[in-house]
Amino acid sequence: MDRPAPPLPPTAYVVLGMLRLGAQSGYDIKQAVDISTRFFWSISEAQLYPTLADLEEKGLIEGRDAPRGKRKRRVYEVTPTGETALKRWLSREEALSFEVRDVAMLKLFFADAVDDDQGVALVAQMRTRSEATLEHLRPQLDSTFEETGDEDPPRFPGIALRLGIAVHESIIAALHDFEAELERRG
Amino acid sequence: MDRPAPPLPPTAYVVLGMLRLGAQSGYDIKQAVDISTRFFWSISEAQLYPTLADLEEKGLIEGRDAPRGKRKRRVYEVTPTGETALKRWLSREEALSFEVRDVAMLKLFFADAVDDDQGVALVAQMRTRSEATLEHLRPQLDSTFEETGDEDPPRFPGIALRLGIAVHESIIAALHDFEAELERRG
DNA sequence: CCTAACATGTAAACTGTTACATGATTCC
DNA sequence: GGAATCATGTAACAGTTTACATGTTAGG
Repeated sequence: MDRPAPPLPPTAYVVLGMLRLGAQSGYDIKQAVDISTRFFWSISEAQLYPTLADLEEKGLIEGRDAPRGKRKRRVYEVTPTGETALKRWLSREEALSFEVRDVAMLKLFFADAVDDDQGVALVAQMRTRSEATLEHLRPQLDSTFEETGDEDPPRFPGIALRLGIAVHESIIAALHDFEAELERRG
Repeated sequence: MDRPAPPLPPTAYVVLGMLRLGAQSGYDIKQAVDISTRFFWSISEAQLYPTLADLEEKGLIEGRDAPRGKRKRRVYEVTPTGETALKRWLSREEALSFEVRDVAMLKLFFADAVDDDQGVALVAQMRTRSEATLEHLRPQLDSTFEETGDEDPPRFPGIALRLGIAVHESIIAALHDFEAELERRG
């Protein structure tokens, strides 16, 4: 009587996916997330380590202690069950939730309550923010991303990266227009 | 000894801001949020009504019962204190947090684990999703947005709207390129 | 010697959602 | 008569963050 296993939270698939891409320890996963998926899915340590324990308990990953010197360390591998679970999730037809929480957009939306130059300042701040994001993303276009060895390097992380870059470029362009437009009136 | 009041959560400013733009009841605010700010800041009823109670208790808004027939209803106004709080928030210099939670991007990032045509399907699904969003946003460009009466119509909601449209247009364009690129290889 | 990076974890608190509950009114 | 909309709310839960806690190792 296999009751259908309750679906895992997206965060669990991030862990599974990162291990599959070559990350070994929880620390590795955290590093990888912080330079890549964090722009559309962030994870904190307080989530990560319990998730690893949970996935191991469920048999989707297998861990073993692999200390470096006296520094404790635990490395994991994705089990066949875990591989299947990841693929099933990737293939599953479902609505794909997309949520944004952006305080800057909120302030922009309500900016009629304050002076126009405050609105201009806000737009400028948003532009700077996207420029900073681009400075994180652009250099990664070059980096080889070849954790798996080399035989069949993953291509989709690069696609996700390029999408992120395109979005922030368009944000910058639009904000640039708004700045001009608002200053014309001021 | 006015201890500096603990800062309100962004959701509280949405409520304050929407009332200022002409919403009267909690229900009004919910409607307004669902067609506008929800694309960068959503609110559920379970958050909204307690927030209204909290803001009233703090003196930032003032409510009175205004039933329609036998259907109970409570309307609110922003007090001078509330107005000040909103303006102070809008003018405050601070880091503006920006977070995205997008399951589609996650699947895209890890799509090397499945067949290429699954990746293509995912890209198509994401494109459809942004197209649907545009269908919500574009019509609002025309709508007059004149809740305050007419004397001085708010302009920034329109700017926020145009930014959202620009972003989704660029997403669609980028995804379109990826589809072509992936099919060339398949 | 000291700082940054490596490495893992827990407890408490907080935020936010889902599902539920209730009832009136309008429009077809 | 029934569905959609108007209108307000609560309880339980899920997910996430912050702050704390601890110790090692490499490099300047």
